[in-house]
Amino acid sequence: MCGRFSITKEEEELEKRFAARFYSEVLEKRYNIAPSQESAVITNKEPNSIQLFRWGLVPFWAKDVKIGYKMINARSETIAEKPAFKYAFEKRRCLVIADGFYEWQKKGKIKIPHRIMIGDSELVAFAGLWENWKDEKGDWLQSFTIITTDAVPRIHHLHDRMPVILRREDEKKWIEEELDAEEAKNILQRPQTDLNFYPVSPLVNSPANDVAEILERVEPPGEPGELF
DNA sequence: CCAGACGTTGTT
DNA sequence: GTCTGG
DNA sequence: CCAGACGTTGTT
DNA sequence: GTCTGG
Repeated sequence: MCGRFSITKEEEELEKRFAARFYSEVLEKRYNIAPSQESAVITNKEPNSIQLFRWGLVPFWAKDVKIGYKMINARSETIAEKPAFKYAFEKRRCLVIADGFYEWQKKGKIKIPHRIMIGDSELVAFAGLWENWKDEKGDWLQSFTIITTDAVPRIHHLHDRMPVILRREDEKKWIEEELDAEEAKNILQRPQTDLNFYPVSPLVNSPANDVAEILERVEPPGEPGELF
């Protein structure tokens, strides 16, 4: 799955990489982006701007914003049928900008966090969906979810799910208005798979630790000299 | 028909 | 809003 | 995802 | 154990 990720590049780099602009919004470097926080997306409605939406999709029919806590990921296999994602899959797709994400490998009782990325933390786009939601006061909230798929063999020992990292040539297509469901599914079935990873400090566990230090490689606990 | 859910992950 | 369960 | 709270009454 | 907040 994907429950934490990063964007450790400057705004200008994002703008160049995705040929889109930040308008009113400002994004600081982020090492530890957690659900319910805002992060950078590019939507099918505004493919030339980079906007900040809340992570955790709140369906337009929701009565409570809290439902978003449960909607941080959407399974690519069932996305077209699930009531919470069906509409967004047809009408509201987006690119979720990232340059790495974190997975926790369970080993017995302990959980070892790892950083996973393409190349040396290249900027990439996760396949995402977004929604508009109006609260009881009439204020609008825009939110997104990250689509997941089976983990590639290379990282399967860490976790059996991972975000769909779009092939670069699929990014534009994913947010085209005319894209039909069949082709959208095809895109989800051919993600980037050349992932690199390394263990990082448990500092990443707490979202309060949004610091560059968590990018550093550490020796995983229990190694070397592992006896069991 | 109405009521209630609407999600993912992993249970080492 | 739409689907599932009762 | 992980961390941290998880309750009520009544109000110094 | 389960929910909320970050």
